[in-house]
Amino acid sequence: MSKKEALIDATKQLLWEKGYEATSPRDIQALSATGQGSFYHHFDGKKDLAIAALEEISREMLDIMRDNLAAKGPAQQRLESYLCKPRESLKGCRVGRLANEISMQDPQLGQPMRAYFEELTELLKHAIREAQEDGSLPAHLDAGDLATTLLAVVQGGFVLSRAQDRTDIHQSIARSMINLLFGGEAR
Amino acid sequence: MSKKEALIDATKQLLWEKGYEATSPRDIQALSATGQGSFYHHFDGKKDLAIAALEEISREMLDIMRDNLAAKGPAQQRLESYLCKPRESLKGCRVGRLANEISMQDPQLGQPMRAYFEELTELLKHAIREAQEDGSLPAHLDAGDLATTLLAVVQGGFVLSRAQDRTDIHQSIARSMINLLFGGEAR
DNA sequence: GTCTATATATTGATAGAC
DNA sequence: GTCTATCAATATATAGAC
Repeated sequence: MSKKEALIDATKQLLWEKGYEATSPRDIQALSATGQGSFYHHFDGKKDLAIAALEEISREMLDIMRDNLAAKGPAQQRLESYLCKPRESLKGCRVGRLANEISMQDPQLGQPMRAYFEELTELLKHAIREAQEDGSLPAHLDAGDLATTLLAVVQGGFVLSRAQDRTDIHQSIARSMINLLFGGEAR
Repeated sequence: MSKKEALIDATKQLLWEKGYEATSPRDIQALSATGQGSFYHHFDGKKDLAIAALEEISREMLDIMRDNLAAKGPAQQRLESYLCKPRESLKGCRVGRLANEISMQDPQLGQPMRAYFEELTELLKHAIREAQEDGSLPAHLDAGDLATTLLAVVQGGFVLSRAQDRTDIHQSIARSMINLLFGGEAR
């Protein structure tokens, strides 16, 4: 693995563990076993490296999400699987975790984040429309609103997990949402 | 206003605007027009002051939430009002905004945050149970799970608002959730 | 209680050798 | 491309006068 890759890998890890502000160039160099030279040879500075790292994170996550949400099989099952996906709740979402530190504060750093959530919303919206077409979801629901809501409920689950130091939040949420979406009075 | 109060007020503001890591003692002193002396006379340091500020924030927010959720009137209306409450979405939740910076990292700082979400969950749970008793919500839903879900959807709304730089997220979410909870096929 | 001056460690970046 | 040495600015805290 090249030093450049090592720097990006270490940054990906530290952005997840500590966030942007709390991660220093020296932290990154220590974790990746590189010197100042490699750092500033390959990147303009901390921000530039963070952008590269966040872009990789976003790509990796979207690949996983696409595999799930755009797979074959019943749309209802894919949506339930999205809600029930195993998550490292206490560590937070690798992307959303950074929303309060960056985003609007810095348009460049915010761009990969915006792109991630926009594409994820689209994936969810398509699956929702499929579920409406095959009758497993009511047609009167707005697919865009519902996609945003599913995303929000998962992101909020990360926030609450960390805020309350609880590992069961996402399970509660998944049960509740699946019940509201697919469960009838009968269930 | 005493210097001590001024310090806490400034900290409350900066924690909301910039978060914990990005707020320095000097920032706080500048905003509150105080010197080093006042800062370290009244507080042990940055963390101690942040705890005091977060406790005040939590109290203020809970007072507002109690006024809404534990008010008289139909429970359904109170729950809808919680979802539709005007929010400064782009600034993030004054409490939840800090979940990724502190919480488990520091038990002391995390305590006011944990307390905030625990009490808010209870308030929501009670309102949900009332709605189930008067028939406006189905009895088969788990009130605890649903309370967590409502909280999560609002917290996630803040995350997405900032991540995508959009002001309409909470409205989409509120429409969607109210539809799922109270709207029948007819609506 | 409040202020100014000072101290130490860390941050983010640069310089220059190899 | 990579390393070590160094730097200016800032973060956080202490000292001591008033």
